[in-house]
Amino acid sequence: MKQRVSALLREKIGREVVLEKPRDRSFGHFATPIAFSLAKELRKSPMIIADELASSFESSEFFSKVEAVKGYLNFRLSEDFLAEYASWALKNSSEFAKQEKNQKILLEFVSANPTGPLHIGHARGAVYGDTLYRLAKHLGYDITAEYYINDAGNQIDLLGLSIQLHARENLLDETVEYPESYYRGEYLEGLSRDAMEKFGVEIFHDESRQKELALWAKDEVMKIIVKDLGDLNIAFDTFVYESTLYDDWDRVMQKMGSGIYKKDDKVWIASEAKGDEKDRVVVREDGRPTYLAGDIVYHNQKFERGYDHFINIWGADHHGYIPRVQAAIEYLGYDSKKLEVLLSQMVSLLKDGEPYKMSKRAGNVILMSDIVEEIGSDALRFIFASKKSDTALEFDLAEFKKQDSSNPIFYIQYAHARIQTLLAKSELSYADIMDASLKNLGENADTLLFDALLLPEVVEDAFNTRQVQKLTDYLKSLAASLHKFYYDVRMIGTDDEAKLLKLMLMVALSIKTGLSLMGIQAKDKMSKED
RNA sequence: GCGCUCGUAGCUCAGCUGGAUAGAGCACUGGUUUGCGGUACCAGCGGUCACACGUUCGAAUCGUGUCGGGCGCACCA
Repeated sequence: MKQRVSALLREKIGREVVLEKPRDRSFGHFATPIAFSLAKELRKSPMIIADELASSFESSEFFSKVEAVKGYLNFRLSEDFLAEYASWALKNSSEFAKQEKNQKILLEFVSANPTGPLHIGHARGAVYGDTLYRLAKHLGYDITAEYYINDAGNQIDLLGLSIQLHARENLLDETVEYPESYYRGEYLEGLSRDAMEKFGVEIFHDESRQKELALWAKDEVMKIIVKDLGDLNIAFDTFVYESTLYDDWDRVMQKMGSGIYKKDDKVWIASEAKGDEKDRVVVREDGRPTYLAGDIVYHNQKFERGYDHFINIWGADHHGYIPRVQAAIEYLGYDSKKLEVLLSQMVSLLKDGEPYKMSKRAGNVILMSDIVEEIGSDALRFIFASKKSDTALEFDLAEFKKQDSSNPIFYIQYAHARIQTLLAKSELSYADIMDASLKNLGENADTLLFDALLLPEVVEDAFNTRQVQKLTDYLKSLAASLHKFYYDVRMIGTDDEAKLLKLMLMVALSIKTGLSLMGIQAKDKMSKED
């Protein structure tokens, strides 16, 4: 809808105009302050310009009213247009809010090390990424969700060592000494037992078999991670293993040409010249590549695979890392602007106003799976999607366990369930309802209809700005409009029953579609457990 | 110290390509609905948009500076 209004204005005025939704609905559906910016160029008062523009729209069947108020230009869409649009959407419900964008995108997210289960910080990036993925798919982008598995480097050795130590202490009752850093947590219990069964106890004492143990364990850990993500309705299209990339290192190094040089028996990348703080080591004296080397090969591989755009979601603590990767991309001969890095900030949890306790059992982190168990996947997804991802977030679990309007996911689901109840209660058939006209419903119904039809705009806006909270905000406000309408208007048994239920169908479609874009299934009934 | 980022109601947060009286939820106070579902709705309370200066017809929004919080500043991943 908005696109059409914008297009009309562009045609008429000859430039891109700012379109907004007035807070006060009596001003119409859309409004623009364009006359203010034109005032200076045209040397005329904004009021006069707005008046002239308004009268030039008089003949359009698209609008029922275009008026100039204090320099603003306000548009009211015609009833015919809204009614037709809604009828189309209901008949083609799977197409609603969809588009056909022609762009190939690679979205990399989560990419947590395969050394332990996901914690709450990972969950935020995971939800953010998956929501963007769903939005992009709906908009018709050719998008691939990818997980980069860091299965090379120190952390893998540390995983092997951690299992050995855990097993010796807990399975074999030995006294062991832990190094400064090692992995801990309940998952080691299962890994130790399985390892004992598979390899026998000798492997826990043999330092030379640490690697073997670790390589087996990281696959086991990945199974846990994939399952945890599955519980959040998150799935990946592709997995890339860091360990498989290094064969390509020599070729990639050559490809970077002058971006790479040797000094002090090490290999460096001249990233400072490309905006980084300083040059970075990519191969150490002993010939082992650094983490950055892996990322360079990986990004080269990404670009060689041929995408139009790349999105990475990283933890905010990696923000300093961006310039060096961009530098590498440029030395490789690609446009670093094609790589977009989105940051996902810290999360801190409260429970009934108190800081959520990290459990020793979990290894002093808050496990994602614990939170999912506590409040459910839907609530967790909703919380993380509803806040800007790049600012720190603090939230209270208690709020999401309540069964009333203070819990936004309950509130929205309840709106959807209410509509389903109405439909079940009505004697009218689906065909009767679909045949009804959505016209002459009155002011309140028109407003609700308009709100329900805004979903396509919201979906596109949320994806383009990478701000998925626009979708959750929209659903909250649509649910609020529905609840208010439900309170004000009796529908069953009235003359307008068919019309009103058609309106309800439209609202339900928007809610259901919106929720599904967040990986949440709309409910037809509220059950006490949820 | 340098870089990034944030500072909006008692709390958690929207709003930030400059635009109509600064919004939501929670909390608090009062009212309406007892049924189409456990509910939900309405109203009130509450703000020097951290502070200062600047740009502009117009600044929460842009710029500069100050203060305060977070994160980062590895040949770790």
